Amino acid sequence: MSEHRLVTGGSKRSPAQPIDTAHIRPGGRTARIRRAVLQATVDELIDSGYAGLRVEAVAARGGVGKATIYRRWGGRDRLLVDAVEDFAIEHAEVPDTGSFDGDLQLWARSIRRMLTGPVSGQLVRAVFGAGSTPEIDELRRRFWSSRARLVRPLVERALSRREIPTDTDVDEVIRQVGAPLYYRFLVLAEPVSEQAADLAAAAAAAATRAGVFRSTPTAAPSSRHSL
Amino acid sequence: MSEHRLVTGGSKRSPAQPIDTAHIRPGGRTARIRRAVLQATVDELIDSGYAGLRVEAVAARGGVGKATIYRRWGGRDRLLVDAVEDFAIEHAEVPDTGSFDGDLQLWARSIRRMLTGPVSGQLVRAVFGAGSTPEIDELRRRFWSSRARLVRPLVERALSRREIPTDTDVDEVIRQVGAPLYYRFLVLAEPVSEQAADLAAAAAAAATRAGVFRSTPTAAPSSRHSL
Amino acid sequence: MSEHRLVTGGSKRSPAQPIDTAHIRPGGRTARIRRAVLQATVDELIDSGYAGLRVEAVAARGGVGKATIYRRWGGRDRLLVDAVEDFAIEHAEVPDTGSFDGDLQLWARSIRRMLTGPVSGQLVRAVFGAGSTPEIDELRRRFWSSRARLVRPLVERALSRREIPTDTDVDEVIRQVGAPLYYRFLVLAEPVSEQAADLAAAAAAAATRAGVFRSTPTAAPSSRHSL
Amino acid sequence: MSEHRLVTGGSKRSPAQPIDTAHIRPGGRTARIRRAVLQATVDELIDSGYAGLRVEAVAARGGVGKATIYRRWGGRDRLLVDAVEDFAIEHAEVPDTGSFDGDLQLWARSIRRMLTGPVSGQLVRAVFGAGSTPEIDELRRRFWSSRARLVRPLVERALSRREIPTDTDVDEVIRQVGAPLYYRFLVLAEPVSEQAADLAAAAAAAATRAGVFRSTPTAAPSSRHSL
DNA sequence: GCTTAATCGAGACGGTACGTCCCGTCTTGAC
DNA sequence: GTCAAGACGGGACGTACCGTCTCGATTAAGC
Repeated sequence: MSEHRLVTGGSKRSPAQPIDTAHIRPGGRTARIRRAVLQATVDELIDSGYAGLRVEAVAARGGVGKATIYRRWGGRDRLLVDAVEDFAIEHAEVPDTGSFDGDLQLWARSIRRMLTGPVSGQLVRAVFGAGSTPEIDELRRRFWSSRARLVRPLVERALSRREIPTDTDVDEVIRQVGAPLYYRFLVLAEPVSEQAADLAAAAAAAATRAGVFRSTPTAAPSSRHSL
Repeated sequence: MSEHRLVTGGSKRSPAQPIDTAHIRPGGRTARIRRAVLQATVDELIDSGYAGLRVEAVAARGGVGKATIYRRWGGRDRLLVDAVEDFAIEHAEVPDTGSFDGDLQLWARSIRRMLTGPVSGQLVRAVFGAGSTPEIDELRRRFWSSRARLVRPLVERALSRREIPTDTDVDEVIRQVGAPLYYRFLVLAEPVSEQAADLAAAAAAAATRAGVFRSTPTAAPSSRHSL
Repeated sequence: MSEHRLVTGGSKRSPAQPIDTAHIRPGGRTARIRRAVLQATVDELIDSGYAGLRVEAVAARGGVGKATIYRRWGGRDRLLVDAVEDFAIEHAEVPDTGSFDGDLQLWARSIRRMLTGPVSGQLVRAVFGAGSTPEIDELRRRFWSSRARLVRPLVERALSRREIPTDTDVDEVIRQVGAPLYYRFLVLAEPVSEQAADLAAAAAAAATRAGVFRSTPTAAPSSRHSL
Repeated sequence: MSEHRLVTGGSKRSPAQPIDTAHIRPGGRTARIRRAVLQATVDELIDSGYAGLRVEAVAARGGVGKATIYRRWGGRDRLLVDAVEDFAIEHAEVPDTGSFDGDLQLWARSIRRMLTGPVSGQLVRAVFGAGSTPEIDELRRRFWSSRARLVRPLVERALSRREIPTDTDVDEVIRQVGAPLYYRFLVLAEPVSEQAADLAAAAAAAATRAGVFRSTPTAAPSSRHSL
């Protein structure tokens, strides 16, 4: 039977020093182990999915003792966090087609590629299906803001080209592109087609042009019609 | 929220008995146990959260044998989904304000209430954080389509009032309203404010009016600008 | 995995009226059900062994509701008791060769046949491996004394033929024949060969002739040598 | 019981570790856990009897995880057998009175003490009522042969003293002493009195002297009379 | 290069929850 | 009114992993 393990709060160890390895033992072993374990984590995610991810399996695949993982990461969640963050760092593509709509569309398609990719899809599910620890939530916010930072120039170019209202809330536009795609993936459990990506981009563009995301609170257009 | 009717889902429990409903004992016991267990599930979720939900605890709280739960639901995931489906059906409110924008806005706010409610928030997280079994995915789709069925009239009224393009894809509009809210809740791990709900409604309305969700494939307006 | 069920004390029903079926319901159904269930019990014992005997399987095999068995026998142990007693009634053969040694030998061989027979072996194991309820112990005594009653004439003939000491304790001789065979079967878990049977008979005969089983307490021959 | 030496088995635990003893941690933990669990098993047997013995209770009483018991013993039956073997070895007393009859009598009485003791009686019932797995049967044989090894010198001394026929089958004599006592205990469910023990010893001695257990097949005395 | 303490792999451990199995009771509808 | 069919509450089972711990064997820091 499937997943009967749950995300347990965390461990009793001191919080999260997996990052700075400098002042303890600068030897290359530390780094080598880190790489091996993170790679093993990703591989295991692909093979077994999030629900089937076992610390023991990661340890075995990484040629590492189980205790080492608990010593360095402190638990399954923190390991996942680190693996995903590590993975996501280099997998973002920011388009620049010259037009707002074109950029949004390409960006939406790149999100779609991430969700449908075998590796990254599992990773996404891992991160966003992992319950709601404060720690995990923090990771989620960090994950999003690091990606938002990448795309923001895309919207800012449109602003400077006067394609969209001057006081558009940049982040809100970005959110609007990803939302329907993640929604399809996580909530609807429907395949995320390229049409869906294009639609998401088009809807975001239309709403932006309509001024829905203007940050000045005065006269939000949608309010005209509301109660 | 001045004057408008709210259609509540009610407890007409017809969809989706988890087991073959044909040759089941018509006696009240079946139904009584079902109610007790689903209620116990919800109560346990509130007390212990998703990660702390134990089948045995649900059984005890429901005054039911553990085996009964496994016999009727087949596992934790299916139980959760059923509990949530049951819960959501009774808590769905479909607005009817007379205007498309107003209806969308109220609908968005009702979604927001569900996500931020202490009970229903846990429930939602439970369902959409439960991994990706084909079976669970099927239940997610059912969950969504049962809710979509409730809201569809809302969009159809707008169609008949000629507020939106005739060939608008109704389901796509519905999706567009929920997407940013679930996205905020599950992916961004940010609070889902009322402004966010209003924004989601406004964006969906704007995109709909712009014809983004017209089902006829000819000349999707957003494509004019794309690559 | 083997037998994780244990002999539980019994049930809360009134004690053991499975035997006399006369004054309750003389109708043929009662008797027919009794036969069917007892036969099913024996058959199940053969197929599944004592440890694998399930009331449910007996009920199914006997074409009877599980509740019927609990109503009439009150539990697994009492059912077994009844089945074995029923079975053992006709399966005893008392030899008469004319000589004490020959009679003992044949009797020992008949015991051996019972222990090695597929049906009766399982039954024996069922009865003597069933723990130590007062009820079961009572059955054991009854089982033994009913068989002892059958063989006693054998020894008495030897007495009247003056083959063995006049004051020989008849039951003790009988015990002495069966003991090594049951011992081999239950305790040593070794095959009970025909030689073993002959040996048991010979040893009992020798000890009897030596006067070991004389009931007069004076001058037990073996005590001459003891401390 | 005037003057004679008793050789007690001691706790030299060498025979029959349930798992491969070669590459085991030499640290005291293994042994400590083994002791704790076996002791807990015995204690639980005394408190709850064989039928009430729960693996979980043993684990709790031994301060040990349930899984540890399953890992090391593989199940309740094997645990029981090991506990009994362990117990019996330390409680075996091999007499040496100088005479064959006296030795047999003391040995029989020591068996009787084991069967009637509150602890050991439960243990014996546990082992010989545990069904008939090949594995359990193997352990029964081992149990017997380890005890037989202890007593064999007793018979051999009688041989060297020319008290009994030269070609006597030593093991058969040993069997003959225990058989009536176990028989009374397990099969007849009658109290095992001291007289019964003396009788068993006397019968075995008489049969041995009569040459019944001579291993040379020629002219077994009992066969003179047989068919 | 040699020592010495940190760190590692291996994996057994105490513990918790799992999902299964079967007991003996209870309910229901058919005969 | 009694039966078969079988769902039910209960509770032990044996398994699976968790995160901790102990053990020698390795390794790298500091001499």
